[in-house]
Amino acid sequence: MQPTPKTEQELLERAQSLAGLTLGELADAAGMITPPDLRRDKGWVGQLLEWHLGATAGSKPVPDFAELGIELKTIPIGYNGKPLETTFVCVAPLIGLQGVSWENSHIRHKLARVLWMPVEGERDIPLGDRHVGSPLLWSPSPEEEQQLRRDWEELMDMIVLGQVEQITARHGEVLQLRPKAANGRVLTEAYGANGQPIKTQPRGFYLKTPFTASLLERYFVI
DNA sequence: AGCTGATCATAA
DNA sequence: TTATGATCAGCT
Repeated sequence: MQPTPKTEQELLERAQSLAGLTLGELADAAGMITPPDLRRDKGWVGQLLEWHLGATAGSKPVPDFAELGIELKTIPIGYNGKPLETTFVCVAPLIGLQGVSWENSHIRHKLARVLWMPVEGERDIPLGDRHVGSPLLWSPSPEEEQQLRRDWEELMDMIVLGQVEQITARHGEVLQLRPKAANGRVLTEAYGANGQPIKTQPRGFYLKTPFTASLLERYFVI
């Protein structure tokens, strides 16, 4: 792995130096084998970029660049320049919710400062030929944070009321709740409709594509 | 064609 | 089991 950047500026410069390179070139430099596709290696692009940028966290529950408080997100971009996929943020807490507020929530801290790395994501481009784009170091604007907070509060209200199984991906304007697990048989504890414990599939918070599209656009327009 | 619900790999 | 990294793929 590359040395860990000591400053935000150093990290951004390192990220900018990757722009225009292909995943195949980056894999060679890292001594990694480029998989034929991402079906069995969904996190491969993210891990490749972590290596090049010197991210430290691994699978620990701290930011990728803990000392800088920065989270790294790769985002697949289509021919139209817009994100092809929603962006996973973090697992949603389903129990132990006393005292949890937007201000002290895991998701707010995760999104406080994010280094977005756009990567060509169309499936008809061979994985090794896909190019890395220009990075964006982002923090939510006041408007973006209000949107996120509203959605988060709506979803968390339903979870607290034992309605987690009534939540669909259509809830929320910019933030959605969807399954996040190895498969449908994985269960975790949550509140039932009468306050009793139930077992349900783990859920994660995801940013909807129009939201990430607009934050990327906001950057390129400035 | 886009979206929602489901899924894959790996580490601690 | 929970966290990390996300994309797949069937349905509308």
